[in-house]
Amino acid sequence: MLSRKTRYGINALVYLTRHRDQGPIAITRIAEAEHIPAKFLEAILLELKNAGILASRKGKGGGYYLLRDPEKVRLSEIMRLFDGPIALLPCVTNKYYERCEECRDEATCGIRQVFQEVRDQTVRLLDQATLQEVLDRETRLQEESGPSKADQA
Amino acid sequence: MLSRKTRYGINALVYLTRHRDQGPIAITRIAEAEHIPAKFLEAILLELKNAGILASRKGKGGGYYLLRDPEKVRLSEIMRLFDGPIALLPCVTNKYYERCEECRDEATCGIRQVFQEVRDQTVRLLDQATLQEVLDRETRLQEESGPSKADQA
DNA sequence: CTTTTACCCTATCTACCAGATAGGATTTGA
DNA sequence: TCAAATCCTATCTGGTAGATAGGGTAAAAG
Repeated sequence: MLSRKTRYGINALVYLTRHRDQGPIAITRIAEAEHIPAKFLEAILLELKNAGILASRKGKGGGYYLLRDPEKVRLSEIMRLFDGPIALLPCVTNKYYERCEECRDEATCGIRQVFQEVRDQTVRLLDQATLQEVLDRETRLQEESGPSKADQA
Repeated sequence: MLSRKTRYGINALVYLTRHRDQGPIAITRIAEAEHIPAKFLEAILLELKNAGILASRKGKGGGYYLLRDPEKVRLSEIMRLFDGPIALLPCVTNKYYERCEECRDEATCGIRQVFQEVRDQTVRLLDQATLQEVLDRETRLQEESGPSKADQA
């Protein structure tokens, strides 16, 4: 399972993407809109800023805004930032590789091969999932489900 | 990441599958062969027994052995047993479903859709991965890498 | 029927960390 | 100068992963 931190982080980023024509957005506004404890969110946004994904402005009218192009920010990156490796075994990660102590021969480990495939599939999907892509999906989903009420007029 | 418990559990199960023609196998033997703390392994095997996957015999010559057909034991099942849900968000699990508090409208949530796909792919692979399948992979991998030394004679 | 072997079961410990809060320092705009 | 907002460090709390201790119970050997 994703940590709360990652979940909150992703939700906040999508929110910032959705409203990125409105200038800096205050922590409290995001916190209320997305139901996230404000103080906790503060720490999360700070981390995203230090990672070069967000930027901020202090003082009145200040807040956070997206620094990078929303097509360039992938969910895989956010997850790694907060939760570390995406793979389920240390021996199948690319970015955080570590040997399994209990494993004798990596090259012929059937378990490893399975989890290598799981890892590859997962990373592929999470690399495709940029902030922009998530927004686009939202729009598409609304067009599919919304019309039943809205378009009947 | 998988918990140690799950990793140890899977390794022990594969070991038991590999030697399932040898009758009951003692905890200590598995522990030594797979580099697992014996006392910890004890608890793990007990849990696998209570789950109906293993059976045991006490006394001299006793130990654990596979109760179910190795083609019927899937890694997905072991993972759920020890680590709970496989999905990364509570709102995309089938067996442990729970609403995301921060999520407003599940039907149009782009984040959810992404993680639904991740979950489906992962479960598909882990359902295919039975104990027998893991053993078969081992064999195939050995045939691919081993011959360079063994077959050159 | 006693000894040995090995599983069964509960309790406990330690370290760590996720999730969250407190409170003040600093910057900015009106 | 005041108010709004981020910045930053410290701290708390509960839960839990990983592991160990130790005695209870069943089975087999002789």
